[in-house]
Amino acid sequence: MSDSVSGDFPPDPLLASGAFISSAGDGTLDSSSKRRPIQGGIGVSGSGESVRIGMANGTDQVNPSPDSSSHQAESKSRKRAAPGDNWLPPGWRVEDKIRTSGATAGSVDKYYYEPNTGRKFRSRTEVLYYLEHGTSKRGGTKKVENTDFLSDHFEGQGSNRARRKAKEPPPPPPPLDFDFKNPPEKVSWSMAKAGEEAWIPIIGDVKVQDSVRRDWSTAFTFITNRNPSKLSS
DNA sequence: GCCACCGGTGGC
DNA sequence: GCCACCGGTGGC
Repeated sequence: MSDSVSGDFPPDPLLASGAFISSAGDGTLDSSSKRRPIQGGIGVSGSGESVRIGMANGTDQVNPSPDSSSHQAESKSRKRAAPGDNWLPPGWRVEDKIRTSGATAGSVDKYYYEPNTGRKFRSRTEVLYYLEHGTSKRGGTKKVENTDFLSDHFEGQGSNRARRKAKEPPPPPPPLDFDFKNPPEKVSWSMAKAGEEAWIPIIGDVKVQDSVRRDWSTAFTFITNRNPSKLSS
């Protein structure tokens, strides 16, 4: 019963091994008009900051240790739960920020950035919470209403409730509009420019809209986060 | 009011 | 002792 998510999903072509969506809507491409690219407000001149991008199965950045730490990863709640960024959904950026002053200078804080909206999170916990609820935690244990992100009705995205305040006017973030039951049967991917992450999905002869592609990315992110084990093999 | 940063605590 | 997380504060 609790497997409703994985159980309801028919085999999705997007989930086939080797096929994943690279969310090109993030900061890597400056195509996005207004993305705030991490303002280096600290005194150090760009030193001590490394940014990486989470990928599902890319190269060798995942699992740096040659050992086989397949299982026995996370069972408790905190701490050594994530040795690497394996838990990070594709497209998310990780930023290691080194403290430059104070008693804890030299300490490293990790920040996570959501690919579509650029929202910032301070911990893995916050990221997971966001992926589950589609919103940031705020106010604590107060008014916990609506968790209709992808839990119940996928196609009923009629209610476009305004979350948070009104940080971003136009871009519709969490409300996912992806028909899990009727995914496109065939999608062709065309590379716009060689050497760049600009792949354009095409169904038939029609170019898929960027917003749609973004929804795919969101759907993929959600699923991979919910069923990471399914991706193992 | 919002955001970024630092301090301090709790769990391994 | 180390590491990750979260609270709170100061600055903009």
